[in-house]
Parts: sequence; structure tokens; C-alpha cells
Amino acid sequence: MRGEIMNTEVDSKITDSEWEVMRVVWAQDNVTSKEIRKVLEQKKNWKPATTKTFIGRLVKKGMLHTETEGNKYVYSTNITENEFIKSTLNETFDNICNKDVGKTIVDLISKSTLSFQDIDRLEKVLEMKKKDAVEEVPCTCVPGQCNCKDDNCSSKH
Amino acid sequence: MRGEIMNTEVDSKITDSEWEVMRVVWAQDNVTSKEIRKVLEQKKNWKPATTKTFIGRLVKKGMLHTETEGNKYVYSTNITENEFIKSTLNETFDNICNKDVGKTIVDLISKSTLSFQDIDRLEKVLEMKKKDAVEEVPCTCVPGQCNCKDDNCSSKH
DNA sequence: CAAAATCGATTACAGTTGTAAACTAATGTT
DNA sequence: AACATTAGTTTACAACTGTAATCGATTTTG
Repeated sequence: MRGEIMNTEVDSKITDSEWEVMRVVWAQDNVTSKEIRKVLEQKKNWKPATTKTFIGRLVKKGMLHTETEGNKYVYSTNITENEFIKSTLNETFDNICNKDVGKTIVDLISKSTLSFQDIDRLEKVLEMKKKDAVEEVPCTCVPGQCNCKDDNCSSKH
Repeated sequence: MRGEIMNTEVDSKITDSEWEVMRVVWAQDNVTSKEIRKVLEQKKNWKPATTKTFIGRLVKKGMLHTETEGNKYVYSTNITENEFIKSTLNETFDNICNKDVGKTIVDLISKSTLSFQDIDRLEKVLEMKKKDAVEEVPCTCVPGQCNCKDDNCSSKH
């Protein structure tokens, strides 16, 4: 943490395909192109050239760093998978009315497989949340993109 | 529900811009092009022609239906916003190791504004979840995209 | 009824994404 | 040293996206 600003927001947009590449890098920390290609040839049936394209684009975007080793590169990243996931989900939730976030998370939990420990942690964070829970979540949607403001909208949420 | 098959999965991929249009339709159920354009000119500064393009593409994709009224259309959809959101989030979670889902939801809750009622509902669904909670969530990632299988991976999650 | 406004459809066009072959330089092999 | 392999770079190209102007038909307005 040598004095850099710790920016939580991952600004780079990446595509689904690029995400596949990133997952290999996150899982292995320092990887060669060959290792990435092997994994994704398995999973996605990508030709080596295809994977190379995505790697190249990620380097150009600054998501991957390269360290020369002989004639090849070893790839790595300084963006953590967790930060990236949070950032991606944030963007999705930007498209959802704040009032609906709770229900959306309920749905999410419903269809997920969770461990006892997960449930424990979730209960704990909910306990914390009670401290700053509100009576009614304020809607910040623009008028016309949500019917919260029509009346008090309680029937809808 | 006249005998159609109720398919929960929303297959159509839509873009961010198209999502903006859909939100207007969801908020108002039956809208004219003019109403959609008005909202998005406000929010996104889109020229009328731009919004028209997105509406047209959504119709072509089958996400929007049209009903003629005079020389214009009234747009509507039979995909619910909630189903769409769930479907979108599912796709995102497909990129996340099952073992990490719990922690991801914890993060999501942490940064959301929730009402007391939301928290109530969340606690309730967690209570249900305890019935089918597991000791350890099985990872289904392909090898190389997650280090769960290296050893027992407990230190990572 | 003529003119203006409006609607949906068509066309435009640059940038992004998915998919991959070809090229060039370096490395490993015989 | 010659040849084969491999790595990264360049080029290709169609489909999808964002952004919008234009066009042709129709409706509203004066």
C-alpha cells in the first residue's frame, strides 16, 4: 500500500470473454499465455489465437500487467477479483430502484447454495444493518423510470 | 397465463441503453415512443432519434410488443422487470465461484440501504435457507479458473 | 386543404466484441 | 546451423452498440 490511493472502484469495463481470462489470472496469480490458453481451450473451446486476442486487449486496457521472462510474458493483475465483482454488481444495481434492492437480494439468496458459515455471516451483517436501517428506502430513480413517485408507491414494493 | 409455458429464464441479452428503455416501459406499462423519449432525453440526453433506434431494436428482439393506435404504437412487454433482473444477476453469478457467492452477497448487503422490512425478509429467507444449507459449498469451476481444487482451499474462502 | 409536426423505418458510421488466421521474432531441437 | 515451435503483434471481418440524421407516410394544425 505504498502511498498509492486505494481506489475501490474498478473503472475498466471488460467483456464476458475477457472476464474468463481474468479468472484464470486471479486463480493462479502469475500465469503465462500458454496456461491461460490451456484452461480456456478446455472450457470455451477457444483457438489459441482467440485467447491471445483477449489477453492482448486486457493488457491494452491496463487490466493485466506483463513481466518479461525470456521471450514470453508472465501476466498478472493488481485488481482483485473481489473488487472487480463488487464493482460489476454495483453497475448492475445502478439499474435497479433502490427500493427493490432488498427484494432482489432475497431472490438472490433463495436460489443460491449457501454454507452454514455463509448464513452465519449473512445474519451477522444483517444484525449490523439494523443500526442504519430506514423506515422506507428512498427511491432515486428519475421520474418515468419507476413509479415510486406517482403516489407513495407502497403497493408496488 | 392462458396456457403459455411460463418460462422464468429471460433469454434475450439486452444492452445497457436498451435497459434504460425497458425501465420506462416497466414503470408505465403501456407507453408511447414520445413518453419514452421524453424520459430518456431528460436522463440520458439522448436525441429523439437515438431513443427510437433502441426502441426499434427492442421490438426486433421481441422484448417489446407493439399495438397500433392511430399511426403510432403503444409499447408494452410481457417480461417482468423482476424476472429480468434475476436473469441478469444469474448471468453475473455464473462468473463467480459458488463458494464465493455467500461472501459476495454479504458485500452487497453491506453497501445497500435497506429498510427494516427488507431486513425482516432477509432474515426470514435465511431462516429457510438453513434447511438446505451445506457444510461446504461445492465449487464447480473448471480447474485453472479457481484454486478451490488445489488443496482443500479453505484458506482462500 | 396546405403546412407543420410527428411517427416509425431506413441508412450511416465509428467503436467494441467475438472469433481467428497470418506474420515476425525468438527459442528450443536435431 | 537449420528447422520447428512458440510467443506476442498485426490484420481481418462480421455482428453488435451507441449515437444520430434522413426519409416517407400520416396526422395535426392553421
